[in-house]
Amino acid sequence: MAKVKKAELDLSTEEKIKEAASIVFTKKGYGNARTRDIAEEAGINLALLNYYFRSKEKLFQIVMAERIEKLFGVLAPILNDASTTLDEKLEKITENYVDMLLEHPDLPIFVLSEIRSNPEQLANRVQAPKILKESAFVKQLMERRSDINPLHFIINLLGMNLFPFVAKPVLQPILGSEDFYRQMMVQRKKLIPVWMKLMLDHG
Amino acid sequence: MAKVKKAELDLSTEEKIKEAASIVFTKKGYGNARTRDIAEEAGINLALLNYYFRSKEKLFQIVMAERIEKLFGVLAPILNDASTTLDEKLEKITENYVDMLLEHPDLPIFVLSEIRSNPEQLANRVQAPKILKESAFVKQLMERRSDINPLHFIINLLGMNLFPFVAKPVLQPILGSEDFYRQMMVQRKKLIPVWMKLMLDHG
DNA sequence: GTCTATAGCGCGATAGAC
DNA sequence: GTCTATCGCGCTATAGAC
Repeated sequence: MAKVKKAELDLSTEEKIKEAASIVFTKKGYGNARTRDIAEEAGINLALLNYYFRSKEKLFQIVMAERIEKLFGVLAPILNDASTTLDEKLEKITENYVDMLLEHPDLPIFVLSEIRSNPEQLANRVQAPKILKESAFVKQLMERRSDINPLHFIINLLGMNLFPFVAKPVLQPILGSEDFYRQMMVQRKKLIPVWMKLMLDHG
Repeated sequence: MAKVKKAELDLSTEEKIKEAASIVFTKKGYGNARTRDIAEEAGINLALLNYYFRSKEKLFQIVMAERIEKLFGVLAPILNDASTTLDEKLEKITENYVDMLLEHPDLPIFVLSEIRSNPEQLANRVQAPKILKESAFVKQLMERRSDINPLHFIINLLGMNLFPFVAKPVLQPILGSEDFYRQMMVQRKKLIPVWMKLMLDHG
């Protein structure tokens, strides 16, 4: 149930390398990451990295696909669930994001900045527009407020959830302690759905 | 008044290099940027870069300070202006940000991701908490709604403004054309202040 | 499969002519 | 000030022993 401290201990070598690569790439970005760092983090030799994966680039592709899935994969199931209300969806998305991002704060900025410098990463995954338009979420949204552009609403929802983590490097020093930062993010779990409902029910 | 197409043409060599460095660093990040790229962009030789600036690192520090100022410098004067109302401040901040970011879309993600991998960049600039707390903006905010945490409000305001640009690499392909993306950002100039006022007047 | 040793090359930086 | 040419390091990737 709860994760073990360092779960890598009894993983296969290949898994250990992927885990390590995920950590190092996410922290430093592709350009600043060194394959030596990854090997060290994985507790193996540099040569093994090239034995299992052909190159730094190829290893990165694999890690990147997983990170994109972790960041955005959570959305589709919730948006398409016809059995929950719109309000419940807002609460669920927010709770999932805040909890996940408190554990992986630099996931969003990693994914977004790497996609920027290498946009092809995303190319295959763009069935998004259709899926989105036909989702239960957008249907419920249009039903409640046909005059609201669903795209603006989704941008705002994602912004509310992701931005405080994207901006953590600048917010954290302003807020002071790590603890206070966490405390504010936890508060937002309740506040974000309230704010989003405001946009639905007024204006 | 309006900027010239390529204003670098009659700049000093030092200025040309700074301009070029700003472009290349902002586009690729420190790790992926090559001093050779910068020299080429500036139309000069690689050796000249090291003649004017001691190193890639030093050149980066200078560029970074300018970029941080461009991204956040616009805030302080507006927040501290006691002669404008709270609503006017919201409108002014939004208009300034959207206009500026439409011209420099990858400024936020550059600044935020570079600060993450090198937090000392920011260290000297953290007189922010005090300035913020004593600003006309926060005073007006507390006067209107003493039960709202100003920090959450500011996070939301910045999120509304900056996030769509931070997420441009993923939003743009979803939205389709560059033109449609721009069109939505222009719409937000009017919408963001409305949404922010909602949070003030309800909930 | 895992290691040591090293090839091969791109990078930042510099020497030195003009 | 500006150039060409080159040094030397650190990186990715590979050869080859075990």
